[in-house]
Amino acid sequence: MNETVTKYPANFIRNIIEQDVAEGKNSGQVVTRFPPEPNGYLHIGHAKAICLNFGMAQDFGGFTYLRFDDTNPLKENAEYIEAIKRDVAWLGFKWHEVRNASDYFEQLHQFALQFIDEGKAYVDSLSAEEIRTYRGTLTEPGKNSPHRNRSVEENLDLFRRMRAGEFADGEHVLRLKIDMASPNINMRDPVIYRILHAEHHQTSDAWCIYPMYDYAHCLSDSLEGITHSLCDIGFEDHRPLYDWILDEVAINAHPQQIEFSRLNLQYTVLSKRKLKLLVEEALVDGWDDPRLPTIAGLRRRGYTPGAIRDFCRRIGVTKSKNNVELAFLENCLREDLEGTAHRVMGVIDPIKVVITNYAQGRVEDLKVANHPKDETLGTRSVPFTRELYIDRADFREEANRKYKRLVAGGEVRLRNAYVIRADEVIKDSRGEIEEIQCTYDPDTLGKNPEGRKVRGVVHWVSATQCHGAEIRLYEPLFTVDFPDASDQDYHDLINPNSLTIKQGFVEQSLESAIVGQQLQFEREGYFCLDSKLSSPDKLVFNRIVSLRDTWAKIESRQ
RNA sequence: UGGGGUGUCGCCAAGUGGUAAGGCACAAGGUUUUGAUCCUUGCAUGCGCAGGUUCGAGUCCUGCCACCCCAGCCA
Repeated sequence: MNETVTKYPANFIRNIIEQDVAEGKNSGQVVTRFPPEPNGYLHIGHAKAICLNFGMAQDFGGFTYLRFDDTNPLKENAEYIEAIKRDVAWLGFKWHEVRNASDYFEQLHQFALQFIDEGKAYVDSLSAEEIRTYRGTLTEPGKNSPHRNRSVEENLDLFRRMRAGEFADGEHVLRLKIDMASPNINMRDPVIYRILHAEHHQTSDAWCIYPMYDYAHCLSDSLEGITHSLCDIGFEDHRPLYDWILDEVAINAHPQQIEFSRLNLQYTVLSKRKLKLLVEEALVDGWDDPRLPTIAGLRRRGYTPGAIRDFCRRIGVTKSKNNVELAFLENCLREDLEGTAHRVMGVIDPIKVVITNYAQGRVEDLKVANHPKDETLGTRSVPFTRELYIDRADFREEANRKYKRLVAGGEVRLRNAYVIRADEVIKDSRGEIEEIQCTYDPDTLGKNPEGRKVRGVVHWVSATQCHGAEIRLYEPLFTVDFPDASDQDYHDLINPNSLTIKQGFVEQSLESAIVGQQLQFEREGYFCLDSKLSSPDKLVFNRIVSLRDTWAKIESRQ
């Protein structure tokens, strides 16, 4: 076989870059940037952009800048910068350098002067409302501002005074002189500088005029020698402006802007604004709530960087709108964890089992494999005692043949241990099962009983040699697959069962569990210690994702 | 109704004129001390619709239709 089969689809951006490199464009160099605005936390939608930008540069031997698009001091905050750096690094990417759009304020200002000088920019003194009116509508052309033909001298003077702080916010703006009748609204004399008497987290009070995105972004790209400027499809009709600015200004590098569609993922929201609201309204436990699609939330939930990267590459890169199923993400996670996560046992909804023919006080240390297929992951010791816990769902007083667990009078295999038989069920006054009395077959450790077949396997934990643990089970934060597409207020779409807290028991070895380690609780799912809530005194586990559950599917059909 | 986009299996997505990849999901079977994993098999006579060009069209042409984005001194 000479064809390379990968699980990753080809994508049009890679094709473009590949061709550019082959043709020796930009001397065969590939330089990209990831340009977040420090006004919120990164989410999995950003992860897609991060993987693309860093991934392309990596694959073609180039590099990537992490650039903070900090042109609006009113909305930005230095705290977000640290969080963003942490998230990008955690995802496994190394930036060439950190840059800020604010690093270029001086140069951007020089370019503005040049635009004015050449009669391509003017100071407008219309109010924001007037500018909106003059801009026209989607179907009607705009009108020229009465200030459009101010002399170069007057513009220069006004702009100098804007910068000097002689005017209040909103009194004047600097606009590019393009075409008020353009069918593309972005070309109708876009504002490129506004007055903002605001402290900037990087430049402090050095400036009271700030450049707008459309102006700062293309020039920053060019100044950094970016070859391919990959962005959200929402900027598609900004591209003519991006190109106009770089064509008009005396600058040699003209990066190519290429747009791709943003990720939409089922049962969550991927807009910074809505995520911020969820956090601010305390509907979740901060930006790193395990139910959130933020990188910080996914990390705390237990997702691995590798699984997220795999997901981002597998979903592909196109310009078409997409609605990615949650199952797809979960599959990437399970696939990653299957081979690496150590297996342990934990009982989430405990019910007591007493082995009546097992001596009181006896403790057997069972040697148990940490992984069913990978011996190199080693073994551990699990104590077996007279009193145990199994999960409530693993016992029924009566059941049909399809139920392969413990049934009154029947047998079941205790995972990694003996076969037991349920002899008697003891209930409390309300009829709730209090304990199940069983007998074990001492001749079934590591081998099947003779003459009969035991069909089920059930996980367990010693009731006397274990740790209590809080176990947090998660469901999607929203009840509908695409809350953004709903007419209803998203507050009404929040899933009341998104978090369920259980008090269970985990095997003794988990006292040495560490934050950041993913474990499989056999037959239950993948879990990890909660980095925020767990402590040596009180173990708190998050369920990252459940195991695939064919039985639940069969059962729900009946 | 101006401009810019997008339409290939339930979802994602290859395909760049030569006779519809792959993944997820789903279904059926096998292995199994996790109803997990793993393995096998099935799953688009059709690519928004209608015409046309061609020996041949998802790919080219024409005309429709549907959906998305744009009127911040936000990014």
